[in-house]
Amino acid sequence: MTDSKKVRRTSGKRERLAAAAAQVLHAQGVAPTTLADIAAAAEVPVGNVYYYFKTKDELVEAAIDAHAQTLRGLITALDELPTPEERLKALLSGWVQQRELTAQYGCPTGTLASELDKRADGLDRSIAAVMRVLLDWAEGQFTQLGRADARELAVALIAAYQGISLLTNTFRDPELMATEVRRLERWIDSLTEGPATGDDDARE
Amino acid sequence: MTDSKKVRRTSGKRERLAAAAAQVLHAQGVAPTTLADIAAAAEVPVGNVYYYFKTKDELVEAAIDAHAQTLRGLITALDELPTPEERLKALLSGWVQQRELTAQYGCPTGTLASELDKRADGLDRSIAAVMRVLLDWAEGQFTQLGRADARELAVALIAAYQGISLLTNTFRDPELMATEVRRLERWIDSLTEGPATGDDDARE
Amino acid sequence: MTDSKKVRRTSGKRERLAAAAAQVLHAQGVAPTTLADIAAAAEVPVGNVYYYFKTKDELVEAAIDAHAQTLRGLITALDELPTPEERLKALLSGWVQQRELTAQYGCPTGTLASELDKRADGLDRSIAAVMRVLLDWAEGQFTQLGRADARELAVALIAAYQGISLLTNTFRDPELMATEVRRLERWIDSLTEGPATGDDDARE
Amino acid sequence: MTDSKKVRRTSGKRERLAAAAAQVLHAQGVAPTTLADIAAAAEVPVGNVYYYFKTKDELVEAAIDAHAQTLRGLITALDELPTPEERLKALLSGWVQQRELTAQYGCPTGTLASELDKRADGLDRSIAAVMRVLLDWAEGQFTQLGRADARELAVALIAAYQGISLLTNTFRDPELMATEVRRLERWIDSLTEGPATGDDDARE
DNA sequence: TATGAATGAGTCTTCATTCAT
DNA sequence: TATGAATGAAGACTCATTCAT
Repeated sequence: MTDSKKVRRTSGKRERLAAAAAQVLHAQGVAPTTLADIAAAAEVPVGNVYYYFKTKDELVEAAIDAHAQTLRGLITALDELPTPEERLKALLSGWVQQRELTAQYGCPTGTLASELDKRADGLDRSIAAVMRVLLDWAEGQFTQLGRADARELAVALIAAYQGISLLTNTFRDPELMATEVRRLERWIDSLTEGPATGDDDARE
Repeated sequence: MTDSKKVRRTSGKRERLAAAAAQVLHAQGVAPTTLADIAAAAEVPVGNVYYYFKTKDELVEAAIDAHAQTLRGLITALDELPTPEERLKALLSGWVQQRELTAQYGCPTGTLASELDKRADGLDRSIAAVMRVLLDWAEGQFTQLGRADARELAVALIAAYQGISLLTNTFRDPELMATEVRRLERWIDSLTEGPATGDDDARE
Repeated sequence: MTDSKKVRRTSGKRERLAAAAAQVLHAQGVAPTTLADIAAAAEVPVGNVYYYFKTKDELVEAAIDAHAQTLRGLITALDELPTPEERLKALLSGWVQQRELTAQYGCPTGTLASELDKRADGLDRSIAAVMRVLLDWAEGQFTQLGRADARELAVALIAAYQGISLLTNTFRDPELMATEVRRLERWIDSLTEGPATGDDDARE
Repeated sequence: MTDSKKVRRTSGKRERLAAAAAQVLHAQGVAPTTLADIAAAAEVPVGNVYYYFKTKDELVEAAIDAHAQTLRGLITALDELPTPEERLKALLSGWVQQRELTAQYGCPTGTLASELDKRADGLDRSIAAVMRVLLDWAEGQFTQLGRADARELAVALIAAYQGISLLTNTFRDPELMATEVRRLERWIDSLTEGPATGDDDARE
């Protein structure tokens, strides 16, 4: 009884739809994606989608949440590592590992942000919140590295990632990501090396 | 005849449509923009649009061309400057000047690329070509600075711009652009200061 | 068994649904009302509705029956009164008392009739039957008043009520009902006053 | 040229649609009528309807306007007659002539009002305005008959019409209209006969 | 060239009804 | 009996594209 109830609850069609939405919206973009596309990907009849989500926008919101969830999982995993350097390096490493997917569809958060930023219906704020989570986490790492300009560095790092994701996608060249990440690794090293010197930025 | 042709040509409706397309597509995105939107912005009757452009995609292409044109103009202007440092700095300065617009709609090339990259109909290649022009030009500057890793640096620079444009847009905060550009200026300075070393990255 | 049956029967979900249907259909109209609306009003899960009513139309039928029931109750109460004049006056008085509700939603029977008359699925006959009950009762009263034209007078009276209900509703003005009812009272008085005089109708 | 332009303008598809809407909405009711129904009745492709009317509600509004137009035409014709008595009698006569149609679908204005009164989107106000035109005209006639209670009489007259239309429709019996109208004629006669007395209402 | 009008395929959304448990 | 979930057939509305003039 309780079991069947649990099963039902865990049947997770809602989750399946959200996951499908996240995947399809990443691959095709928000506007060109039809509800039928998402329903098909989730193997759910179109009409049934509306039992779980009242509008297409709610599904998009769910997809954003799914990305947020993924991000939180990533951050949790990173936080297992002992030092901020290692954590940042692990983040970079993840980017490289995803380079093929990025070459195909770009960064899920970034492309979503790019498209939704043109709207003013709340979805733009939702994706911004996701982006901010990553930004805040990065800032935390730089702070732990003793940098007073942690926010600025975090912005630079995430911007670098978003930008190289875009170029990687635009030129369909995963190696762009690999090369840029190597550069970013050296940059992070440079921040932690020398005693007071640290940042090339601080050199002046 | 040639005269009337010239008159027609200079009636410039085609150009007006392309310019309107460039503007509206930047502001609203490709998919959500209707032909009627563009026609209205250009003050041209909808039916008439098809005399100049056979399909919506052709209009998008024209908008891309318009952006390319703008970019070529920018590059031509930059090339007037005597040194690569100055040219790069002037480029950065332009980015800062546009920060309000960027906060509203993002980088025209970048957002277009982000949206079109999901398609495989040729438009994705067109926008990539525009991006490449900028990249090549930046590479040229770094080469003139004597950098062997000019391509990599160019990619890093343009990625930084695309990324910060995205964040500026996502957070609707023009100051993100200003701060990041200051950082990039210091970075460029650092590349030209030291004797043969040049790159902070190369320091290891 | 009979007991549990009784219990079930007296659980009164069916009645609750019929009552909710009567109320909601009066307030919103038949076509715009969804089964979910009625189920919600009755605090019954949607799926469960179909245990009691095979189709939406059956629920509408039940709502009509509920109105018929109410009408029969009214008539029973009126019939307690000693004279036809008093009974008719009491009927009018009831109309005035309901004028606020009428201003909001019109006469329950009338609006239902108006909407269902456009259909030919039996529901139109059901609501006609309800209307006929009232008409027959009124005819009875006029007959008791010794009027040979009782049917005609009954039709006139009920028509007057239906019409003023419609106007009261259309103009959202309960006072229209009050004024017209006063006029009808005088009219009824005139029917019973002088011997041959009374009504303009009787004049011939 | 001007001719073809005129033809186009007078092609009157908009009018055809409005007329079709008026007819079909009268026959079927607002909610159950689909745009396709109206389009078919007007012999216009469905998609084309939206060139003339942005929403279904606008079409309903147009249908209301069409009824208003008809009403204005009727009033204009009535006003040709020399005396208020004749004008009112002519109005009644028109009702009788339409009794078959009324038996089928009810009064166009009344059924529309009944259905739209349940909504609060402006359409309810539109149909109320139409009803008011008729009411005001009737009031004018009674005023010309020297009645101080002209408004009340007008309300009574129109209510009587709306009510008998409803009953005529409900019982599918055109004779109800004929009989009631005869009664109303006698009533009007009674208002104008006697010296100052006239009305049964005024008798008290 | 210019333009209002026409067309139809496609998309979101609703809802009565059914089903599995 | 009870109920959450499922289903599919509409229906309103949009829009790129075409047509007639």
